[in-house]
Amino acid sequence: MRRSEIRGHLLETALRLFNLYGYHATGIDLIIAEAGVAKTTLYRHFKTKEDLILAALQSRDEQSRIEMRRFVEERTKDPTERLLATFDFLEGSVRDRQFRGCIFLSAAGEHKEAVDPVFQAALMHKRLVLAYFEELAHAARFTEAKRIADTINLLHEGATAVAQMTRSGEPVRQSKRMAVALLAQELRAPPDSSVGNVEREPRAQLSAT
Amino acid sequence: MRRSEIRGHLLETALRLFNLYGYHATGIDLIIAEAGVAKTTLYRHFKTKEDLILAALQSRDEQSRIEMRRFVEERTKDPTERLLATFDFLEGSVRDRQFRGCIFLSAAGEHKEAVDPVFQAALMHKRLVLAYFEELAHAARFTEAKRIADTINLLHEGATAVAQMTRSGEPVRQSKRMAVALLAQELRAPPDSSVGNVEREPRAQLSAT
DNA sequence: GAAAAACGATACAGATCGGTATATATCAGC
DNA sequence: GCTGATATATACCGATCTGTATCGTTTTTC
Repeated sequence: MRRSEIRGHLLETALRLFNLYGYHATGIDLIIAEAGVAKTTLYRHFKTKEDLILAALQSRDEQSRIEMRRFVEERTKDPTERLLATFDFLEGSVRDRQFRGCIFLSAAGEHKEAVDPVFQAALMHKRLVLAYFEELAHAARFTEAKRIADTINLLHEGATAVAQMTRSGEPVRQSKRMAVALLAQELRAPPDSSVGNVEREPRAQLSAT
Repeated sequence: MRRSEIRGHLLETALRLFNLYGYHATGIDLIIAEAGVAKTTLYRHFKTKEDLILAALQSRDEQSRIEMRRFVEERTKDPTERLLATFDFLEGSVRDRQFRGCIFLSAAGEHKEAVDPVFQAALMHKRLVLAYFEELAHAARFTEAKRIADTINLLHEGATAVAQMTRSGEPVRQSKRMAVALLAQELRAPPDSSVGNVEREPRAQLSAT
């Protein structure tokens, strides 16, 4: 292996192990053994284990968002369809044999204090993904792009969490169906369409206290 | 403290610390220090740390499901409204200053192998909660109670995951609004209502590939 | 091709981990 | 009130943790 590749190889190895065993349970010794690298080498590239975690998360953050963008953009040009295509991308991740839940949510789950740099890094990833949803919702000309994005995000997170336990792609497909219904509903009756409109068919009696 | 209370006190202390710092990061020494108990005492009640974790999860599982049932049943007698009331119960948990995400999902996130007893315990909790949703959906006479329950569950999990990062109750309220819309839709147009019906208003053009 | 930098291997430091051993004190039940 | 069970306090075990130090070797760079 060329020396210029060592850093990236360490990040890949660390990410694989963090995903499989978690952050605290994955020791430095295991990482260097799996990477086939000396301990001094690892500590030349990363000052501490936390630094390694942060670099790994940042690397995966960029990589996964780039992959999602590419996947979605190759699938269709229609922004609304692109919002739905994000679920297909997610399903690909979830169906991976190595899927063990969202590594960012897990990272936040092992570093729970809001000021912890690892928590912050995970939070940043979630914000950037949400921003992408909002960008798509905006391009799709939804009047409430932020709300649409929040909803898509909620469905993504729900599907990922359920899939972490059930180890199945089905939750993702189900949340996509919900997204389909939601977006269809929004296209049919945008939230500002009642301005100057007659009353629509009354909703079923359900209090939303 | 009476000796008969020690075990319960240890479980409470352990749960509080697991929730705040995670399972691996919470050491035995911290637990006994916070509980004000000798190490030998802890190990008289629990064979290993894993045993303590399992007992803590099982305790919280029963307690939280009992609390949810009571909360929901005191709120309303209508089963559909009860499905919605589960979100209000969830919002109470999430708005707690000590909320750090679902302790069962976190437990699964730190014990990822499907055969790990801790993972199994977390999975069991999720199944039991889902079964309760299904029970409510069944009582509400939804024709596809299982699907309704899955959907409610998806919304719960999504709201919890998002709230773990944003530390806000808003995701729960948003997912409740989605649940309201969903259940209203199901009441208005149950999935088998098209049998012998004329075509309904065509859906907006959205492929659900 | 020489100097500088990065590598591997190993040993080790100091702290912390889960868990045990021992000896003494306290409580509960008959 | 005696007895057995359970508590406390403390010391300790071996393993493992993150991180460093040493040193000989390889690779990059000028």
